[in-house]
Amino acid sequence: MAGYPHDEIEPRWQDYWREHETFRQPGPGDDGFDADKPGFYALDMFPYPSGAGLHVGHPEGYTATDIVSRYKRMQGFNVLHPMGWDAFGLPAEQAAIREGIHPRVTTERNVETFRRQLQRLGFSYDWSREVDTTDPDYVKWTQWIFLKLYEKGLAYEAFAPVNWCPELGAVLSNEEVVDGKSEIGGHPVVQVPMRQWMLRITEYADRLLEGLEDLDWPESVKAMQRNWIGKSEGAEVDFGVFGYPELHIRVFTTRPDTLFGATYMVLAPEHPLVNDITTDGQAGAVREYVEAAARKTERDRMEQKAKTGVFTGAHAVNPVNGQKVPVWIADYVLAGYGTGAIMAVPAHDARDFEFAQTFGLPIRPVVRPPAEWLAQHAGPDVPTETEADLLFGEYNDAPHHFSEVYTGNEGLLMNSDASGGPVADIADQGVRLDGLMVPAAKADVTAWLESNGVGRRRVNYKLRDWLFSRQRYWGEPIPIVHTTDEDGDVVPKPLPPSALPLTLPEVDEYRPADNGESPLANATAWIETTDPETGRPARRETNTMPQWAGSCWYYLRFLDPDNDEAPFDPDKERYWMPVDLYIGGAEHAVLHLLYARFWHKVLFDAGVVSTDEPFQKLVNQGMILGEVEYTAFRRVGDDGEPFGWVSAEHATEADEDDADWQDARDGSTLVAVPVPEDEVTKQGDGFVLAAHHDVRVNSRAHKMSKSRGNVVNPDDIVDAYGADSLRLYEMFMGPLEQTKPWNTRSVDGVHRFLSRAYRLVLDEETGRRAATVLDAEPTREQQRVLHATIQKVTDDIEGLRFNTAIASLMEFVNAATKWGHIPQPTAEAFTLLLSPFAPHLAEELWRQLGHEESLAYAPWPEADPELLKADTVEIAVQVNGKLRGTVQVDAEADKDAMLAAAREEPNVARYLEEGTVRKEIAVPGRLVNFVVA
RNA sequence: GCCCGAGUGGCGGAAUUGGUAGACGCGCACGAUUCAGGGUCGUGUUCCCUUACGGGAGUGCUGGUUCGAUUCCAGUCUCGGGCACCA
Repeated sequence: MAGYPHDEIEPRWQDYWREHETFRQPGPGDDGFDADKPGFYALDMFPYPSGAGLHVGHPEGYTATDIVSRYKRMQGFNVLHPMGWDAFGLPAEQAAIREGIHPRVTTERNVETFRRQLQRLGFSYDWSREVDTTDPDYVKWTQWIFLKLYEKGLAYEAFAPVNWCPELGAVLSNEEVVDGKSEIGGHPVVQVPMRQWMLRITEYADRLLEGLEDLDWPESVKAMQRNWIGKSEGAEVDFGVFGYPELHIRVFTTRPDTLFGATYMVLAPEHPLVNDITTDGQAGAVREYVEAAARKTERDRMEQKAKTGVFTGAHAVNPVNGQKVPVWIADYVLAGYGTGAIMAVPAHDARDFEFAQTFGLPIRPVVRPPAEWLAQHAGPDVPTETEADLLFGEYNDAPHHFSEVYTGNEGLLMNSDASGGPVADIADQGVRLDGLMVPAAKADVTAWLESNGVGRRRVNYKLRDWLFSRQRYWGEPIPIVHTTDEDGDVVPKPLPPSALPLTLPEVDEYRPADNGESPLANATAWIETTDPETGRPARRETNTMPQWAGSCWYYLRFLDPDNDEAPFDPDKERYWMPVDLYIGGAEHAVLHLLYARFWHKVLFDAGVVSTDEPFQKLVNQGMILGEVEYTAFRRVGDDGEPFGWVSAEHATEADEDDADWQDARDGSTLVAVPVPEDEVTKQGDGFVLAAHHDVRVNSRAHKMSKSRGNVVNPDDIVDAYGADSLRLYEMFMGPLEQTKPWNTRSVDGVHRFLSRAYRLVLDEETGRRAATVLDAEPTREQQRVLHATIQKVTDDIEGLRFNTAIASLMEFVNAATKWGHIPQPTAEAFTLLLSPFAPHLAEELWRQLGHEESLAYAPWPEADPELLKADTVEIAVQVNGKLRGTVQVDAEADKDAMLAAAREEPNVARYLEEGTVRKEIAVPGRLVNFVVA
């Protein structure tokens, strides 16, 4: 690529930065640390070094933090800007199983590639802080934190059903299972009970929820975390079991106010009471249903549309009114949530309603819906013009005639009065809710339940404890041994900190044992050990930690990566934390960020860190899609050859990965064919074939993927255009957070801009300062343009609006090119403004402008408000809100002067003559509007 | 179904507090330089009418508030993302 010699400039400055350790950033206690400067911590989500190498998505977020880091340094901050590797993980282990290569070898090779690729992009990382989660010096402290968790009772062993994937030979976390299949590879997953380590994240549910409030995070991420934690407030209610005075069925409900509407109960098929209460007559049907439910995969359960269930023959007793209600089992009730049992209120819950309809169970409304709701949801059988009372009567008698059941909170309670006397089995008076609003009824009935010992206020969470062990080799060993106590019982015992790190043994076989146990189970010599404290024989834990472990605290290790006395020095932690800016992909919105917050709060409680939350500001960079593709559809003949065209609106996807298409009208098979851009033309909302205007084509950018063949390799872009062009293009594409399609032609555009900037300052032939750079004072106009640029670029970097910052740099170059020359001080200021975005080129310009030192710590230019002012401004003149002309006025002109100037404008005058001016509006510096009638 | 986010030229996008819609870039057209191609430079480029001056329409759609709405309000459609029998 012609333009300017980026291939010569860029490696030269990368060498300079490395040789001069330009970006080495000392912290408190280190040589050369300047304690007078404020600290700024700019963090990237560190990558998993995959074998595929860097893709163009990585440099997007990395460039953003790099721009901010370089800018902050020039603003006089100490900037912590590190990079490292999240290097444990499944792909390296699978390669080991396939090819017998040690995962460490694969990992090191991949890290080499990633490091080389990142270094070519000119990021200002302090590489002396590089961390690798698989490094024993790092693992040591990951294990140390695990011991802290264990000490505080937050790590425990349990037999838990796990997602066992025979194909991968691994147990997967719930998050790694999608639709009953493994997220990686899409292999089937079955449930098997296995001994596991769990972390008690549920104990921190409330704090994880509340902590979100003050964070400067995208609302969507906060919403996802709240949703994941899934806090719901309600009550636990104990129902008696008819004929079994010693048993009760405990349910969780968020609507205790509707207790009088409970007309049946449902237990999950796995509920422990199922066998105890099922009557002989129903035993066969129940057993059959329970077995069928057990055989169903998660996927089957999700895919089934209709509600299924079976009657147990037993009845429960509603504690508020002593009413007998039938007890069913059904798989729409989840064993793992709440108590695994529900009271069903079909009149006010859509799921219960559907079930009641299917099995003919009674429906008893207990909340009177608002009149407006009744009118809106009256079904075809109900005349909507009926008065509210009649409509309500209809709802009361036949709720199924309405389009849905009333689940809202706005209604008034009814049919809920047991105040006439004591309720069966309960000595106290009954409760009366009639006429109350829903929230008041909730409070009253909960108080009644509590005072009668049959229920209590209760908060429930969707969040479950964190399954923290994996049956894999390539992970941190869990620093626990199983030994015997005085009584000869097998007990887990933590290793003393002095025994850390516990490193992985060398093994011959990376495949897990057939029973699903970790490959470590085969490393007999490693497993058999002694309790370092008592000397008794002990066996090591064979499970390893999940990949999330290392990424839960890496941002803390960056503070002090070489410390072998502690995970990090507390002074350093207090200076740098919390992270001021954290940028990464939205795919980590929940898990990584929730797990890291959890660990951080545990460390905070342990006095290890000084802040309650680790990441003050979070930004998700948007995904970069492949280039836009145009697709047309053809029929397929009997001979398999495509023929004819089918307009895109008739094509529907026959499966999920848009490989197969069919005609929505007759179901015939279609084939999607790519169409070059110059064979389509815009028509209406979409595109059509240029040759056949009645054939619409799809136009869409797709996610980059190997199979689609639309992956852009950053190395190729750097080869052709240089790192500065890649950085600039990725920032210029659009807002950082937005998903946007790649377009290689546009890289030309930013490359041309950099070439123009080069020629503005340097002589193309010699690469030295150009003769047009003058040792002269800038003119007032030149000052105005420069300072407007300073102002804009500064504001935009602060707001992470890099696309518009670059646009204003382009405007500056356009203006300066027209001047025909540029004063030295103006060229210098521009160079500094450019430097966070295109650091290599900027360093070169700076050097040629006569500076010996790197510009990395040169002070950032400041906009002078005085110089921003223009002498005259152009204002718009409207008549009745329509633009009729523009006039130049003095920048300080008052309203009268503006109005006077506006009336002079000939075209405006023409319109003013057509009627009487009723009103005159003048906004200083902006516009004038005459209202004429 | 529920919760977020977004709809602006041929394309990516801009308009930060309600004040000249389309900055900047891509693409395209014309011109200059050049043997030619490429590169570079210049001019133009929302659509329609007009030689021009100028006029009309226009920010997914339908209404509303306002002197004035891409921006605020109500409703609606489409697309993207997340969650999904969580009682």
